[in-house]
Amino acid sequence: MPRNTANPPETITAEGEARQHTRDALLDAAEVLFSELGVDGASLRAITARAGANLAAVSYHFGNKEGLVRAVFNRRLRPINEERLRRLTALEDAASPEAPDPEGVLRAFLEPVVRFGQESSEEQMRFRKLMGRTFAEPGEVMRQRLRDQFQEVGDRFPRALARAFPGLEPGIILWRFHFMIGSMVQVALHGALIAESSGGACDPTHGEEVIGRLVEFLLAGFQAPSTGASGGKQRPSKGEASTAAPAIFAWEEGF
Amino acid sequence: MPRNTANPPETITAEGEARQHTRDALLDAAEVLFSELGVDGASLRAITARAGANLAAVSYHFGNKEGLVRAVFNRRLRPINEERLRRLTALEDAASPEAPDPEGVLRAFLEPVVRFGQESSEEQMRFRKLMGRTFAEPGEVMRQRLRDQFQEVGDRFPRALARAFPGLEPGIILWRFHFMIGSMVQVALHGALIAESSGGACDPTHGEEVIGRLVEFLLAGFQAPSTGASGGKQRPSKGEASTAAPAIFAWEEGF
DNA sequence: GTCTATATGGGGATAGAC
DNA sequence: GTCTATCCCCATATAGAC
Repeated sequence: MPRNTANPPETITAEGEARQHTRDALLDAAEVLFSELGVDGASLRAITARAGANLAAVSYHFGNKEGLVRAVFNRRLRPINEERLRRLTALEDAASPEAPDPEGVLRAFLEPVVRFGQESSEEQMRFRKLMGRTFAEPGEVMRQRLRDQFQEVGDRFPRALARAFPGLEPGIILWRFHFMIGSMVQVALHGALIAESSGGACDPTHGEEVIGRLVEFLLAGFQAPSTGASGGKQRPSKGEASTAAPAIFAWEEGF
Repeated sequence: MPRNTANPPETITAEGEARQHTRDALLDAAEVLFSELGVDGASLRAITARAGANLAAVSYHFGNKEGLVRAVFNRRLRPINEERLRRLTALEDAASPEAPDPEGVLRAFLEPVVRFGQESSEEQMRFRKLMGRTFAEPGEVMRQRLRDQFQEVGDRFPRALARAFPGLEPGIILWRFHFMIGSMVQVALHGALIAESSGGACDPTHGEEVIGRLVEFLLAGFQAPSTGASGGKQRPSKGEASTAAPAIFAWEEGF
């Protein structure tokens, strides 16, 4: 298994208080540069320079660049997806045995991303951009990140949506689930652009506004009836359950 | 102005019939590799190798890599956006002085991209991925492409949407316009993923299905009423026209 | 743990022969 | 127009001193 050659203990230097080490400085610097330049665009030299660390520190702490990428994304995505699932579970438990609240499911998916962290809105924007990049980038590394971090979310949310919006086939649910992701990512990646082109009317730095606009739009979209036939081949109609979506979200490979 | 050092005439070699030259082979190869690896990820060496051309040919025909990128995108985006505007104009003329048909406006925006080309569906998918990348990538080159090719589309469509969906503030229109782009891009970039994770129920290679699913979802979203206040600062309410959106889509810089 | 120094490779660009 | 050969820069990664 990919284990680092060494495992540095958390020694305390004489400089700061809680800042445990170079390791965190590297993660922070990498996050900023990844969000601004992309993973490929951010060189280890630029990252270590910004972190005030040495080039070789990356090798020591993360093995190689891919290890650093992995660490940067995991640090953020894990708590986000954990909160998503926690909120979804709470919703389902509260409504059981009825279907969970539709708007609640959407918010459980969107809010942990959009309202990430209580820090500056600049930091929120930056993280959303990083998040968007996870979906937008094509590389093998990114696909791996998605597979690792999204398997449970990508499985349980479509299922919950299928229960919250009965009458929609699983295929339709899946289309719309991806439309939702797309809208979210677009705001994350191009939020500043939206703000600018609106002449100040739209404020993507304001988490509540983003959420509100997204939810009112997406909720209506999900509630739309689906015209059955669309030219394509008919689904083989396997199984009998209309509430359980089968084998949704493999994330395997493909593309 | 950025003009190439030489301007090669369209000589006819003895080999093929219509294939005018290396130039087209380079464009084709670049398009494939850009869509698969990203602009940064596709090296000139890989592109020229695939095109069966020499490395120096890029320099001769396009000046440098950025010139090649510019040419690849312009070749596709120009006709697409021209068709969008042609269809929008036809819609507006037909309805005048009434507002244009809402669904028609959405289709005028979406169909020229999704149903691009009558060639193989594989080619369609590839192009959609390239298209999606245009929005997803952050680089300076991409932003320039957007600015060049989208100024008119990004200006006229939000205006038309504002007329087609009266009662929505321009700011709301702009949010939703970007949500629409996001959904479209998501399908373009991750179409194969959607197909796979649906177990065959969704078929993103089928243009009509993509269009149908998008339109039924987005139309409902646009029709949703907007809850006025959302915490954010109030818009200064400049001008008087509710049908004309002001200064929409600058594409200037920012990000 | 952190640094310097370096190995190794790949990238874009171009000069100049044909 | 096309090719070969090459320049030069920048990337990742690692060895080995401190």
